[in-house]
Amino acid sequence: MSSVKEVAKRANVSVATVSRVLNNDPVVKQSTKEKVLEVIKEMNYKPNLLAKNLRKQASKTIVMVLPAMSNPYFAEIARGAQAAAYDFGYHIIIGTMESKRWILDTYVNLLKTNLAEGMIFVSSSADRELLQTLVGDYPIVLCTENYPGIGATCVSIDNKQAGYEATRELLRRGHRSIAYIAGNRQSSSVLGRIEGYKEALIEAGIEYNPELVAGSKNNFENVTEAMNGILGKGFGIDGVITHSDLQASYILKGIKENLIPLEASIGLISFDGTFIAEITNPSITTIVQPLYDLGYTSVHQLVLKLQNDLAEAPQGVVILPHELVIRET
Amino acid sequence: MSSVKEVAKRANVSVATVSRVLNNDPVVKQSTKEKVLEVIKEMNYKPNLLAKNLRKQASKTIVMVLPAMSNPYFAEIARGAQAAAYDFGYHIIIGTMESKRWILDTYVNLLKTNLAEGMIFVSSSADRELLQTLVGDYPIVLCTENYPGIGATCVSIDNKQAGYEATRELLRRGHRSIAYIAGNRQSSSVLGRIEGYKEALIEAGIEYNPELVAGSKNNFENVTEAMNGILGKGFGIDGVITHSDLQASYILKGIKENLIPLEASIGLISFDGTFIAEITNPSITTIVQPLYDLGYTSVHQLVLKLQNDLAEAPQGVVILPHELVIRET
DNA sequence: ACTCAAAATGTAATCGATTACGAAATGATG
DNA sequence: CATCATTTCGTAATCGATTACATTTTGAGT
Repeated sequence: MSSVKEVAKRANVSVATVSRVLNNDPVVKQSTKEKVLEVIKEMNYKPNLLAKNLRKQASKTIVMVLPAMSNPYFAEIARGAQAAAYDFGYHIIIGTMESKRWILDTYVNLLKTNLAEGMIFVSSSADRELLQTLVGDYPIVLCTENYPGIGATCVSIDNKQAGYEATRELLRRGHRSIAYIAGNRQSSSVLGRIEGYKEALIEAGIEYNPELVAGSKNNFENVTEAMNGILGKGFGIDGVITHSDLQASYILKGIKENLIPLEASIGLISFDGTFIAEITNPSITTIVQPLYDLGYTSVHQLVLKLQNDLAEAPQGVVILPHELVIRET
Repeated sequence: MSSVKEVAKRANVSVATVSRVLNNDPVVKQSTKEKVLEVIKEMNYKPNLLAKNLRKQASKTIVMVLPAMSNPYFAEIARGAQAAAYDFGYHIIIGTMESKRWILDTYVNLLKTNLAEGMIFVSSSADRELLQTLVGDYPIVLCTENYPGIGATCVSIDNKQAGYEATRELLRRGHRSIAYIAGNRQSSSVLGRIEGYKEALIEAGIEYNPELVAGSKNNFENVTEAMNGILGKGFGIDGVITHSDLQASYILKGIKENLIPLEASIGLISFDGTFIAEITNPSITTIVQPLYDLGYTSVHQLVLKLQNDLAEAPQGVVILPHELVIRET
């Protein structure tokens, strides 16, 4: 219930002075500043940010949209994002889509109703069309995807290179017929990795066979289905690359439960580098992405945009390093 | 930039009428309502919620604080919470503590500065003292913990019963010397489960030995240390119960890597029922908690409190059912 | 056509902070 | 002590919506 007005009265100053103290405006005399601060403490006064936000036309809030939280991959990105938001003095609302496209609108409305100042889309949470309509009006950052020229800052790893390295590793071990379980959507990360996969194969003198590539969601049934779809074509698969740790763990599970006719000793490399790859048996060789940093950097880039309210902010691409970590598969 | 004032001008009505249309107040004549709606669509007008929130003294926002997001356990609770927030028309800010006590204050400040209307603490994210100071001033819900008489609604499973059932299952299989890797803090859920463990032992004529119980965080090093601490006492452990799936997965990992001197065939039961228990090899027998529902119900309870602004809202305890799911361990 | 209650709309205050602008206090200087 | 530049502070407008209250319009009834 307490307000600047009451603080002002109790401190025998005007509301303006109280406000100045709150925003430590250097023009207020030291003695009155102390007096006001004392009253503030006495009354246990906290400014009403609803009022402040209205007057300043800024909520100091940003939004990050993730496809889902159940995948530790996204959880780790979210962790980095939260840390950055805190560091830069912003509130962050982290929302998940859970495969329901229309939920996106509720988050976009946070921008349109002035509750949020900027937005980060992680992975393929937003399609190109939506992005196009937003990019002109609001500061937008894409995390883990890279759509050049779309007018949003993109923060990701070099997916093509990563796909190349994963494939090279399997080739180095002598695998020749490598299946690729890709992501569910035709996002830039999915396509980029496949590009790298293709390049490594060709470089090794192996023909790229699209029949060995199948998209899949992050659930057991889907992965099993996709894998068996490829196996059913009879190309004698001896290696597998998956778009995520989770998919790889489901492949191992499928093998163990005799739902996927492969040996557990097959060459298997996944992307992400979450703890999942460490707790499976066998543990999984992965391309480790700097997930925390991806989240952190995305927020940082967004904050930069918000602060240079001019379109001065870098609209470009930020590429973070990845790393191939060899484990048991 | 558009505001009610501009809409009013374009529609030849007053701001009051526009506002009434926005809140579909039935007193406005159908024809003017349509006219206003048309102008709104034309101008692509969206109300500024910063202004609305200030005037209404309500942000329609709640906060949920989790210890961390990296554990799928919490991610699933968060998922349920988000769904409920959406269903009941609230915004939700989900924050994690990441073991840093002081971060809590930033979330509590959302309440104190009117940015949020109520708060949910999951697991042991808030200590009793903090809760005491908040419960009088704000609507609070505790999720997965149960502190009777604290003035907050508590939503959880029956931890004592669950601990009892887990222990009974191992006893049924003939295990007699059962170690208990508990949670890190002395929270009600941790203590409740140990109560059940104790009760089942006594019922089976086995003396409760506190030396077989050790707390541990959710990381590999800590779990290994705790487990080996117990094993070092030479009680011939033949069964283990852990507070979380993650801990259990780390025990399996420790065994596999020969860091924990136990057989993989040991009796092992954990709590939670996340997908982790399904992707390990062997898969883990767990007490499955209704995580999504715990999150959903917590938000629902909070919303009830917010709507009955009287202290009419049920201050009690909501107990959700758990289930023992037998897998390979 | 007149009355008057009901229906529809408008005027202006309000939420609680920030801030442009102007006024007052201060104090150094001649 | 008068002057005037600096400091310091206060008044009132403002952000954009909601809403109490006042006012006008409408239309049924006579």
